Order: sequence, then C-alpha cells, then structure tokens
Amino acid sequence: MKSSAKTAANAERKSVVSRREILDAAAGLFRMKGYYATTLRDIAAAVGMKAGSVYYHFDSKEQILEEVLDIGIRSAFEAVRKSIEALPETATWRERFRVALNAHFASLFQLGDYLSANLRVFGQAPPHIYEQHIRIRREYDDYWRNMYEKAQAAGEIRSDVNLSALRLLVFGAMNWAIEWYKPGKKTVDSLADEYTRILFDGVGPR
Amino acid sequence: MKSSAKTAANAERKSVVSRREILDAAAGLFRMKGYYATTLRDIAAAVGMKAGSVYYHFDSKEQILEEVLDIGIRSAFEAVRKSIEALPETATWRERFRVALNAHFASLFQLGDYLSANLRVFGQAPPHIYEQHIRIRREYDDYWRNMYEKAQAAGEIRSDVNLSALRLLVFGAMNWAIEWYKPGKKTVDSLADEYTRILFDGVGPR
DNA sequence: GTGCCTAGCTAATGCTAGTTAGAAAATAGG
DNA sequence: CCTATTTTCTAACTAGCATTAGCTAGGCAC
Repeated sequence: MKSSAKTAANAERKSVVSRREILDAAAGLFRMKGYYATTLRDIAAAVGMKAGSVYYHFDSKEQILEEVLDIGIRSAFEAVRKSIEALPETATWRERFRVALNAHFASLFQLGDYLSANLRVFGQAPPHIYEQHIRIRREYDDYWRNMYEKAQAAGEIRSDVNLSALRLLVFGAMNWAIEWYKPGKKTVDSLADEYTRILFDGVGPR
Repeated sequence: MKSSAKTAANAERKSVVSRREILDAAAGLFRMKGYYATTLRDIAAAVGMKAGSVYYHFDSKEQILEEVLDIGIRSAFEAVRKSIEALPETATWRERFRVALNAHFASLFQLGDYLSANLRVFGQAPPHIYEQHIRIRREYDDYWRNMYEKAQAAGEIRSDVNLSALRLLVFGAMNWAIEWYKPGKKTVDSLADEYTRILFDGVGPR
C-alpha cells in the first residue's frame, strides 16, 4: 500500500519534472526570442533533450505556447488577487491599486518568465491561440476595471476621470515594462510606489 | 530634352511606386502577423507580385524589416518634433506634452502601419537588426526625457517626481496602445487629452 | 524595326523547422 | 536482479520558406 503509493508518486514525478522543465525553458526562450524564432531544438537543448523527445510530453509546439501563455496570465491574476485579499477590509483603493500593481510587477520580474513571455508573444500568437487566450485576458482586465470603478465610487478616484483611459494607460505602463526593465535597476516595490504616486497625485504642481 | 526628362521621371516612378507598395504592405502584415509569420509570398501577393520579384527591389526580407522599422520610428519622431516646433514659444510644457503625445498617437493610428509594425516587432527582430535599430530609438527616448527635464526645471512637473519612472510609464502607455486601439472608438485628440490630464492632475481627490 | 533597360515571373535550390515511428536507454517496482 | 513501463534518442520525412539565376514582356529611344 505504502510502497505502491510511493511508486505512483515517483513515476509521476519524472515526467512531471521534465514537463515543467520544458515549459520553464520555453517560457524563457519565448520571452527572449519570441515564439517563432524559438525552435523545438532550442527548447529541448535547454533541458538536455532532443527535439523529438518533447513530443512525449506535448502534442505540439503550439500546445507548449498555449500552456506558457495560460500559466503566465493565470499566475499574475492569482498573485494580484491573493495580494488584494490579504489586505485588511479597511485598505484604501489607492493602497489596493499599489499592491495589485506590485503583484503584477512581481509576476513579471520575479516569478519566472511566464508572464513576460506572455506579454511578449501573445499579440503575435497563431490566431486560434490568440482567440482562445484573449478570454482569460479579458477577465484580468475586468478585475482591474472593477477596482477602478469601486475606487471612483468611493471617491478615491475623482468622478471626472475617464476610467477607460486610466485603465488603458495603466495596462500600457504595466505591460510595456518588459521592454525596459533590468533587474537590479529598480525594485518592484519602488516601481509600484512611483507609478501609484504619479497616477494618483499627478506630476503637475499642487 | 523634354521627352528625356519625362523618361527619367517615369522610369524612376514605377520602381519607386512598387518599392513603396511593398513597404506599405510589409508594414501592414508585420503589424498584423509579426515578422516571422509574414512570408515574402504574403507581401508579394499583397501587391500583386510573386515572391521572387521582391528581390528586384530589396536584397532580403531583413532589409524590408529594417526599412519598416526605420520609417516607423523616424516618421513618429518627425511628427512629434514638427508639432512641437509649430507651437508658440510661450506654450506650456504641459501643452507641449499633450501635443507630442497627440503626434505620437497620430503616427500610430493614422499615418499608415509603420510605427505600429515597429512597436509590434522590434522587440523580436533578429538581434543585429535590433541592435542597429535601438540607436534611433534612444534618440527618440532622449527627446522625451529632455522635455520632462525642462518641464521639471520650469516647475510644471514637481521636483519630487521621479522622471525616469514617469518616462517609462508614459512610453508604456504610448506604445501599448497598439494592443487595444480600435479606430473610431476614441479620437487621437481625446486620447492625448485624457492621458495628459491623468498624468498632470492625477486621478486622486483634490 | 531593333536594341537596351526595367520590372516581374518562374522553376529550382538549399535549408530549416516541426513532426513521426520505431529503437534504445533509463527508471521503477517486486 | 529481472521485468515492465516510462522516457528519451534517432533517423527520416515533409512542408514551407528565403533566395537565386535565367527568362520574358513591355516600354522607350534611336
């Protein structure tokens, strides 16, 4: 009974391990070179395998992409949601924004390459993959939209502010960071801080 | 004499026309599908040619990419510069920012596909092309940086504002717009207006 | 009409990438 | 250790892509 349970766990683990390694490597390569310029041979080599072996674990290169995209957005969404839930009920919307932004940047810069790979390649993914992926993306979008709406309802965002513009501006800032961020240059905390200050206080004279 | 001048003009025009058509088509296709998923056959078909014929006008697919990238950033830079130069000397830095932003969005959404193709594919361009391209990009970046510095020196941007963060936030917002902008949804003018207001006034209560 | 130049076509080339099927090696369990 | 299963390797295949070299047709000048 016990040894049987151990057998099942071990048998699962090698392929689970290899599968994860492949995904990790793919995420890193997609982020760095994009989907099309990354070959299966590249990915396989990164995990000490040959390209044909990858097919034991995945049906196709496209399936790898789908999973990388999915993991990327879900892990970010989860991190953002969790960090907000961990706040006290009394937290301001400004603080929630900062924390959410922080979690997003943490996902982008600290939790592996999945989100950055996602941001880098989703816009050019094969059409059917893009169409599938856009759904979860909209959910994430709505989550942020909802936050802005509540902040405005609570008076923390002025009523004259166009929330749609705000949302798009912020998403741009959040996501374009992959193009310029260099680890060590700026901590995720300070980045989220500064963006929050700029957005809530504005840069103009008081 | 007259017929000779006409000959030269006509002979130049056909290849100049075809060449431009190829670039226009390439810009559109790169924007839509990315560089790698766009084939020479796609580009050729879009201008009513066959793939082999494109080599009469360009040495390689990469050369087409280089030119699309270059035209994209240069046209934006030029538009921004021109629009600022057309302002009176007394214009505020806030107004200059708005006008520059407006010009950038106009380049992005109204002057063909070059800038949007650029933004979409430069991050995944072949390394030697990327390295070459990044130079002009830095010049554009510096132009904006310079604007913020002067605005801060003039007191129009508060001294406590981290200009580096501001710059990166704004670039993100400016450039990520390719991911969501749908013509007709919002005019370029109103977009630049709204972003300027959010950034200068902030969204928080006064 | 002839000759030259321009602009595009065509068939072919060479290479690469994703993928497959069978063999071999590694792992796991008794 | 042995056996069964899992995991990886390998050689090959096919399709597609960028590119090339030679040809052709049209336009223009003489």
